[in-house]
Amino acid sequence: MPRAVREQQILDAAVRVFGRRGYRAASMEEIAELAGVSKPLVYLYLHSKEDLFTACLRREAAALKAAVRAGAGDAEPDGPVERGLWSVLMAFFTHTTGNPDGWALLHRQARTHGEPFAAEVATLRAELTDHVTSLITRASTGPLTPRAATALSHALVGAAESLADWANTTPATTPEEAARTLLHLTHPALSSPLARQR
Amino acid sequence: MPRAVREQQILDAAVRVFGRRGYRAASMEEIAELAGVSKPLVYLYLHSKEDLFTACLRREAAALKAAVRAGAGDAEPDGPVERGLWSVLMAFFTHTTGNPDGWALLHRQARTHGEPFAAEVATLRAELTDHVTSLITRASTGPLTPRAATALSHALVGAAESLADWANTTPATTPEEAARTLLHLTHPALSSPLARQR
Amino acid sequence: MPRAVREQQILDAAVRVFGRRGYRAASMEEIAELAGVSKPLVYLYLHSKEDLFTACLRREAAALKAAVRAGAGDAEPDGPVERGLWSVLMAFFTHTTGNPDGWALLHRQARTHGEPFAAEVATLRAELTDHVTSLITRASTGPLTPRAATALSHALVGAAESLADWANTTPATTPEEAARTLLHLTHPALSSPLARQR
Amino acid sequence: MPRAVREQQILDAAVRVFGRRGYRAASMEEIAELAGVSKPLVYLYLHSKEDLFTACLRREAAALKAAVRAGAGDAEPDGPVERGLWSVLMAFFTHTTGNPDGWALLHRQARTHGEPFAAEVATLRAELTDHVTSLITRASTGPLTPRAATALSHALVGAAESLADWANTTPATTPEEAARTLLHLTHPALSSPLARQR
DNA sequence: GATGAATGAGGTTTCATTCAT
DNA sequence: CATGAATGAAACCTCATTCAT
Repeated sequence: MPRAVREQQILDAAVRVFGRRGYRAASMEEIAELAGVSKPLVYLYLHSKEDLFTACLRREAAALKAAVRAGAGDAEPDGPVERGLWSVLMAFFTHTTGNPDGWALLHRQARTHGEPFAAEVATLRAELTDHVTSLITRASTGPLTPRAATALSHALVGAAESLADWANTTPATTPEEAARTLLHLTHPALSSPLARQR
Repeated sequence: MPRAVREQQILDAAVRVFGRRGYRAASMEEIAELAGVSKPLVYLYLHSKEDLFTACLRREAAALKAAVRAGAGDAEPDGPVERGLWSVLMAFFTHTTGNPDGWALLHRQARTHGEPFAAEVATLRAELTDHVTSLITRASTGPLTPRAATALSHALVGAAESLADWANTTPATTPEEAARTLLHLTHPALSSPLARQR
Repeated sequence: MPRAVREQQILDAAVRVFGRRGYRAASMEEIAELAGVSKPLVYLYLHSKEDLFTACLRREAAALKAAVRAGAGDAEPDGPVERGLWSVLMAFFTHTTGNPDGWALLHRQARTHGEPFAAEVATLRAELTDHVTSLITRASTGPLTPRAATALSHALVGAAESLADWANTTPATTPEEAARTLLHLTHPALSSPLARQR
Repeated sequence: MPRAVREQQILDAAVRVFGRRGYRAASMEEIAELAGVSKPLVYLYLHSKEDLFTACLRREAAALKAAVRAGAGDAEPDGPVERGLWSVLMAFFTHTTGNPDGWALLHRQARTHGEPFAAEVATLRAELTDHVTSLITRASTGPLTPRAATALSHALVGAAESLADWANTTPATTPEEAARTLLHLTHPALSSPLARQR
């Protein structure tokens, strides 16, 4: 079996085990077993536990970004802001719902376990909040100080993350519902008199 | 030195170490050292690593709940809903800001490390979201289905958590700013036409 | 059992195993077993394989130096040079013969295995050759360039090392015989016309 | 490329790696890489790590012996003993200086690593000391008991080894200097009254 | 009540070695 | 003839946990 395929199998297993157990509690043994290969092979291809975790992180971050970008591309660029927002949110929740282990890895594990990884995922989150900051600045009907926009985007990203978790742990929850809820929260805030005041 | 005092010293140390390192990476050795006692004493008083972690969780959860309850009590019960919300948010952010290790323990560590603890903290979170659900149901100017209220409260709790993290890691951020941001997000959503539709 | 005693037991075992197997081939398991303790205890007291090896080296080097110094002290300081030399050689060979594993460690293993240790033992050997250099410079009846003295002392130290090995591996060989042989080699060289030429 | 050539390439690499790292620390991987061939080929030609090491040993021992023999052959057989000794020493030091890895392999590595190899190199050393024993017995101006001759030859071989190491690690040292030093040591000892006594 | 001494179990990592192609 | 793919075995090291004092 060619190397590239085996590598993906190993990464699949690693994302799952890391996502569920956490970095420290995950054992290379379990990952290898789940991947159906021997431990030395994991080391041959991915060098160390740290490298393996980083590789998982990068793959999942790239996948999430690609999914969101694809979602953004689906909406026509000149349409109303709300439609664009909707597409992005749907893409996000669809991806996190369909890939719960990857999402747990990015959202929960990577931020929890010390420095080698926090930076990796902080970049992703910064990209996200920056993007949201610029979105809401454009969408706001009233003036919004940069600081307030930053704070607001942190709140919104947190809300999205929480909804993603909720959708992943509550039965019969659809990406649509999560997206609708977040839109419900976002839209009026941006056009409210309160927003205009600041 | 009486036992109760020693126990609190140990819990203080444990909250700090668990909060920074995570459950697995934290060592009983380090906790005992930081608490200034010997390892066997830790075991005598708190039985096992798992028990110790659970004890930390319970203490921090109780402290957070007490702080929020006290905040809610400060506002006169018959005043406007907004004032009550403001008091609660201020109490919440003031507590998390003043006790970052405890907050990290509850928000990040407890949820990342497998089953023994997730349940413990899920209870806390459920109490919180239930409380928020009833708050927003009462505050909403339009009808709100229970399901929508639940979803919304998950989003809001996530936003609060994210803001608490943001306040803890960004210099010159005050509890007021976090509370204001969240209120900014909450208030218009509850009185907007969108909310009324549902 | 007190810590200091256990430490010596472990060092005894380690000197023996390292001396016979070499650094890499020696296993902490075997050392612990021979010392009659568990592996973790070895690590608790001596921290790592490298540290353990270094501790062995230092102990054996100190013992050898002490033995030689004591031998040198036995001869009256104003007596003939030959008597002093004889005492030192006897002390040296008596020590190496009585402590073959320690000698193997210093002479063979430490110099063979890379940088962390080579320096440690190079110091010892440098002390030795320097000492010998000054000895033969004083003892020589004719002039001796410093360079020639250095070369000569390297040859003599090598001869001593080889004789120590020979005495350790050949039955019925006494320290006296080794010392006599080396003296036989040294003495005439220092007073010969050849030496005088240089 | 014919097998014999490939084999020599592998042995070259192995001598270098074994000589520098030691038997245990050397990895078949590194040897194969340095030789520019794949690992399975190394196994196909040389069967195992142990066999490979032994093959290196034998090749280097043969080379050293051949060099010394050639040196001995250069001197006219009926000339003075000193000239013969000089030729042999020059040949020895020239070879060890020109082939430091091979020398390290024979002198340091082979003797440090346990039984399979010690015997191999002990034979070489025995041949050497026997040769030296007969040389000095013939060269001695006085009577020399066989036992004393043996002891003396061990000392001389050790001196030679030490000088070879010294020449290999000290800059600006020539084979001539090493040979001269050893001769300086040997010659007077053989004709001194002390030697005559025994 | 408190601790110095000790260990069983398990984790990451490496390496010599072998097939199937 | 040559190699990419793969592994069994064993090494170093750590940690939660327990006695005897």
